[in-house]
Amino acid sequence: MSQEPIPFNQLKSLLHASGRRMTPQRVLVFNILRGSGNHLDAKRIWQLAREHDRRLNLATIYRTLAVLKEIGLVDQRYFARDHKREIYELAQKPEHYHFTCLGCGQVIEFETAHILQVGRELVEQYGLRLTNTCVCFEGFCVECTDEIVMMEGVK
Amino acid sequence: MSQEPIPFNQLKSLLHASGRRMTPQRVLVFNILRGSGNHLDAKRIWQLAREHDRRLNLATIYRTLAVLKEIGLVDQRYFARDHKREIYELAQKPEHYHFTCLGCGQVIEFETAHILQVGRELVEQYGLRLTNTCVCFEGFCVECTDEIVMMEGVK
DNA sequence: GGTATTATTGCGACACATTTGCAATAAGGA
DNA sequence: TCCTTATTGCAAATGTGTCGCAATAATACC
Repeated sequence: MSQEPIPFNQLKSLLHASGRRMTPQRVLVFNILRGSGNHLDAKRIWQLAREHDRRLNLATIYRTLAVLKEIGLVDQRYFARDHKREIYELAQKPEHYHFTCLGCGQVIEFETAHILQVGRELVEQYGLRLTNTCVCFEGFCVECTDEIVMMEGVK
Repeated sequence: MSQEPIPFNQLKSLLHASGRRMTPQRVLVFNILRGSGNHLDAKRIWQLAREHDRRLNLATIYRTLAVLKEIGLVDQRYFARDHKREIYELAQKPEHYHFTCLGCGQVIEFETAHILQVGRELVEQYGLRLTNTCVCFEGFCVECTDEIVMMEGVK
């Protein structure tokens, strides 16, 4: 029962610390991101949220996500598949990146030190101040690659 | 006068090789990308193109860019500033990446081997087949960083 | 060079994610 | 409990990019 009060209080204190209010809508969206897997877009979050609150408006989802992003609880990404749709996930270390399979659509997370290294180069070699990095990859996962090879064999 | 017939003929042969036609609109868009700097979005290309052909339609720009991308003459990117807008530039080696300054808006190109290295890791360690990579950085350039520091000193 | 075929264009309408203005509502400090 | 004002729901607006279709024009063929 007292398994996860930390993130909840964290949400409350971060909201209040920035002069914002804790609302049922914000709690709901936050909990959806914590519970229902990751990598959700606004509309999907809206669908899930409406199961608890039928009145909840999509605009509120967007505004809530913007707030959660601003207080650092949520990261907003773009996946290779289509860059016009924003994807949200809980902000969590460790730093990781995403690969989207064009065959089955699955998103594979992986870690690498190389991206941070690029950031370091930008700072050290060019004197730039880096505030944000967007990296994503797309291609075919092992299974889908095999499938393609098989189909080509059939031809 | 006969300074640059190569890319022009290249355009023609690549179009014809793929069963497409050479049209004034396509030549115009291609020349704009070759001449008027790089990193243009569709609307900007349209504005520049209309100075030569007032009838030219934005939809034609999009279709032309898709064709140029398909035959490999143009790369389509996303810059950190906003991922909803497609940016186009001539396809050209060497491989390079982009940093957008949030202060002055300038885009700085740079090279690094680390991104290709990540691609190699994906292939070797995870068995993934990589077809596309999107990488972009944002932050503040040297000048804008200095300016911010100065302003904070004033406070 | 003239003609037929069909890729391409211009145009308007559409699609879709995200944003915004505004009046009504509800957090939360006093 | 009341007051202030941040937040919400709603509808309308934005902004890029796409699509269907009839008119046009580039190319292949004679």
